[in-house]
Amino acid sequence: MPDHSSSPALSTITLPSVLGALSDPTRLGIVRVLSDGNERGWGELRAPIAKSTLSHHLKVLREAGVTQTRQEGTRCFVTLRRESLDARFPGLLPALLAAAVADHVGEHVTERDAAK
Amino acid sequence: MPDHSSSPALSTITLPSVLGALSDPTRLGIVRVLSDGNERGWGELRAPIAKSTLSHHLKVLREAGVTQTRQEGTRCFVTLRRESLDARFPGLLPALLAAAVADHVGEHVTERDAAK
DNA sequence: CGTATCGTTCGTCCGTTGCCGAACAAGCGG
DNA sequence: CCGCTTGTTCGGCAACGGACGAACGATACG
Repeated sequence: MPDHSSSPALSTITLPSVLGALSDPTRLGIVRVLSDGNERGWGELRAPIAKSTLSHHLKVLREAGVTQTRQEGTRCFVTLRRESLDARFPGLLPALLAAAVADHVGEHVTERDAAK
Repeated sequence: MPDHSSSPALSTITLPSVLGALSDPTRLGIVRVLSDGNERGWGELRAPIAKSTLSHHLKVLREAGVTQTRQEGTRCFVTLRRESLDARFPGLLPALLAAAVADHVGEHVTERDAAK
């Protein structure tokens, strides 16, 4: 399971790429789920899309520096890079997250248990 | 010069459309120029693109509810809808603007005088 | 070992978007 | 009334991006 180390350094994170990553509803939804700071397993993420597509979205987020991925055996765990993002673009992530919640964007992405 | 009244109502402004509008460097640059709250004439905006393209960008911003356009005779004037945006998505615009400035995004859009 | 599981990669399809030049519509000025 | 200026619209092109299924590599497990 190659290529998981492509989390860019703080200084190489750019606004266009971050904005591009967060401009997609599904990816915004993923970030919403991760927004409490806790780690999530790949398989815990639920979205009505093919797994190859989900993998693609996770890759975009990772390469934009929005998330970080840790690998353990054959499965991997995703984390939001809150501090890094906030250091680079103060206030952006919280505002974006709040706006997403207020506007019901990304609600189609949930966790496995789906406590509803 | 038809169709200038398409500034959407506050409640119809959606995050995806706003984010989509602001995900383009040129449009972000336009918003940067307008960010002081002052009105600008169409012709005052300078960007290295064809005027039809500029018109297109202005239309996207207007329809997303990011800007407002006033028409006077044969020319029109553009304003940022700061209050509306901030009412709908608190903190989003300032954070986005600050991030754009910090990351030198949209600097290819300037004003006519180009006081440099 | 053989097989199941997990996540990535590949190739393809198709709708969207940025960009342009040309044509057009509308007010202004001689 | 004619032409100039101003901004919009149209048609077309090329690039991008999301979506999918299939195939693959890697690890876990019986």
